[in-house]
This record gives sequence, C-alpha cells and structure tokens, in this order.
Amino acid sequence: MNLSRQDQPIYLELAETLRREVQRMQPGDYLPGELHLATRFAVNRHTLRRAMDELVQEGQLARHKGKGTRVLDRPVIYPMRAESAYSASLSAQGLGVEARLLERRVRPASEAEAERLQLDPGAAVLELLTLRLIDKQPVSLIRHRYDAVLEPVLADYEGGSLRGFLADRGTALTRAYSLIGARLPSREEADRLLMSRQAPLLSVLTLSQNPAGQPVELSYSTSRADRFQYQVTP
Amino acid sequence: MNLSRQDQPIYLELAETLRREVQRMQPGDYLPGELHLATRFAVNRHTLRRAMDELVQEGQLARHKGKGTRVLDRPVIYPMRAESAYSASLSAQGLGVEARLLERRVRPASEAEAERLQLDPGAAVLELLTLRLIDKQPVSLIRHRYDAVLEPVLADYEGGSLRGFLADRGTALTRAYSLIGARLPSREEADRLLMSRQAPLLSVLTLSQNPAGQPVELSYSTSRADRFQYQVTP
DNA sequence: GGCGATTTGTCCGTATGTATC
DNA sequence: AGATACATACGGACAAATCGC
Repeated sequence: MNLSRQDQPIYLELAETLRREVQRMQPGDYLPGELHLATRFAVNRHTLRRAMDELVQEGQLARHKGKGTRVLDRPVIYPMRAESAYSASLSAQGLGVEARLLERRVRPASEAEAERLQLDPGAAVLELLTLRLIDKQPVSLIRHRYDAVLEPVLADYEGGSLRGFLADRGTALTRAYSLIGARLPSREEADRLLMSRQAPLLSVLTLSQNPAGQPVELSYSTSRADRFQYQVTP
Repeated sequence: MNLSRQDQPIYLELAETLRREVQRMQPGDYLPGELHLATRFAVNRHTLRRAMDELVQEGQLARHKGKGTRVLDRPVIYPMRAESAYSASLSAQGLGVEARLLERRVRPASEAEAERLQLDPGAAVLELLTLRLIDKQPVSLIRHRYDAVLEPVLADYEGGSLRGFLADRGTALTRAYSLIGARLPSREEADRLLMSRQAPLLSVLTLSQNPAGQPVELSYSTSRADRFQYQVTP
C-alpha cells in the first residue's frame, strides 16, 4: 500500500523537496551525503538517488565520485543571442584562443568517411581530437580526419592552429561545405566541455579540400552553444 | 570483480549493443520484454533498464506501461541551403513545405532592429510570425521584420513562400549574413513546434537586402534541431 | 606515501504496484 | 480474471575516487 497521500511516486515528490532545498544553497556547495539524506528523508538510498537524478538531469547538481554532490551555477537564462552579437570581431580580438590535442590515432575509415574523403573502403584515416579554449574556457571539441598518407605531415602537431600548421607545410585548405546542426552533448562531451548535459551543442561538419579541389579533411566540431555562434556571410 | 574486459560499466556497453539492435528494427516495433532481454544479455533487469534509459533519453525508445517499449521514428533531417530561400531549397528536394502565418503586427523597432535595418530609432516595423511545416510536421518558427513602409506590399500575404511573394512583387532579396546558434526552446516555442523543452533548437538570424544593397528584412528562425540542418557552401 | 573512512557508482536480488491485453 | 510488461521501492554488496590522518 502506498502511504503517501500524493499519487505521485516518492522519488518525484522528493525531487521537488530537493529542488527547494538546493534553491537555498549556494552554487559550489556540496550536499550532505546520500546516506545522510536518505536517512533524513526516510527513504532507501536508491530512491534518493533516483530523485537526485532528476536534478542532475536538470543541470542543477553535479555528482563527483568520492567527493560528493555539488550545487551547480544557476541555470543560464538563454538570452536572445540574435541581438547580443558574440561577433567574430570578439574572437579575433586576441582573446586567448588555445587548442589542445587530446587524442591522435590511425584507424580504418568508416563507410561514410571513406565516401566523403573519396578513399577506398577501409582505408586508414588519421584522426585528431582537439579541445579548443577561448579565454581558458573550453568551447569546442573538434574531430579532424585525414587520409592517413598525411600522417608524416601532421606527426609534429601538438596543438595550436591546425589550419595554420598545415598551411605552413604547403597544404592550404579551403572549405567545400559545412553542415550545421544542434544537439545535446554525450556524457563525454559534456565532461570535456565542462557543461551540463542539458545545454545544447552547436555541431558543424565541414569538408575541406586542397587547392586541387580534392577533399582532404573532414572535421566535426561540437561547440557550447552558450559560448559560440556561427556566422555565415556569402 | 568485473568480468568484462571493457572498463566501461556494463550498462553503457549494453546501451551500445542495444543501439545497434534498435538500428536494425523498424520504427513502431516493440522490443522484447525487459525480463526476456535481461535474461538474454545475462544481466539483472535493473541493469538492462539502466541501459535502456540511455536510449529513451536519446529519443530512440519510448516506454509504455503494460504494453512494452517501442522504437521511435528516426528523425528526418532536412538540410537547408544557406544561399537559397527556405521554401525553394526544401521543396526542390521534393518535400511538402507549408507556411502558416500565425501573427502579424506593426510596432516600434527595438534599438538593435533599428540598427540592423538602418531605420530611425523607434521607427515602425512590420513583424510576421510564421510556422513552417515540412511533410505536415512543424519544423521552424520564423519571425520576419521589415520596415513598415513595406506593409502595403505584404498586406495580402497569408502564408506560403515569403521570399517568393516578395520576388513576385518586385522585391527580390538576398542574404547579407546569418548568425547561427543553438538554444533550448521557451515553453511557447516548444508548444508550437510540438517538441520537448529539453531538445535543442537551431536558431538563425539573417539580414537580407534588396538589389540596391539596402538591408530590408531581418529574420530570426528557430528550428527543431532533430529535424533540421543548415548547409553552407561557399 | 600509505591506510582507513567517506562518498558516489554499479550491480544484483526481491517484492509490489499498475496498466494493457 | 489471469498473464504480461513496465514502474517503483527496498535491501545488500562491492568498486572506485577522494580526503584526512
């Protein structure tokens, strides 16, 4: 029998209670431990966790294994960016732009990659995963893929402007086309970009070609939509 | 002890397996029962559920109490070319494009609008709010703003291609630039686009000009990111 | 640095409720 | 009414990360 007078499940009622609780705390504070809270609310730890899941989902809490559960910054009120212009001039104004190479690997191309890069099915591709920061803040994750024959050229790349690096070595690339979309981040992306899983990412798939018009580079970037806008000028 | 050779938790590995499984099924199909699947993958039912949670979260599955778990429609993505008009670009792909005029009003321009459209501060602007549907599915909300002197020209507009409507009346517009971003929908937007408040929107702010190069139209579109992509080709 | 205590993460087992067929 | 399927809740156990002593 359900002893609650509510018809809602306990975990949802509890989530509501926790929301009010969290509201009164400061961002950065840690909640009491799960066992403590479960005891206090007289529910099983799993039920408490299920309730906290809701708040984590909403981007109000972040869990840290071995440490505790932290109250996140208040949800950003999404501004009408249409009119606040995070313009190209800002990023061009010598704001600290940084690129960190996170991963480098050579692997067989997927079917879609082979088609876009005009490679033989299963040909080797070089994949670079880069994190881009502006003013010390992580903004974008970019996955570049090249025909593996370019590996020697890119062997020394450690970070910084990849475009510039290639141009310096005689491979100036131009964009053939881009596909722009938006989605929510995966667990890993949210982690690396220090963002909530509930905040959107702007994704850009770009195929670039060398001066001869051959497709050379396939890049897929995902950027925090609250820190990044894409401008198109014909 | 963890018997898996992977370092990922079982439920994430299992989610990956399920994704491949679901991929091969038809939208509308029901998955085998949780107990059956749990047995088949030799995990506890809770572990299976935890894995399925991931796919539900991703919008691939929907649970129905007492019935089962259904494979959802795969979102169709409509690429929209930056250089051409909305309707033309999409109907060229054989898609049923429809535009419904939701609101029409004349009001004073905001500061930002006046600047972009090169109007005097406080000048009147004509604002149109349009809902665009593709294949009967709501996809975009578009807010167009014009110098109010264009009102007589647009007085008869009731829906359909706005670009075409203007071109027919001697005002062919071209794009000056676009700013593309992403955010979560407001309650009203989610409502009108029949979408979840947790799913992202792709937003595009476009300034268009007449053949003389004068800015004439400021449009701000918000589109369901699960159905809409933006394509840029230089 | 090591070690134990604390805290979150994962997994299993079991029981019961509720909606659907 | 009975069987089936998903939903909720409790219990125990151990792993993994963190922190303080």
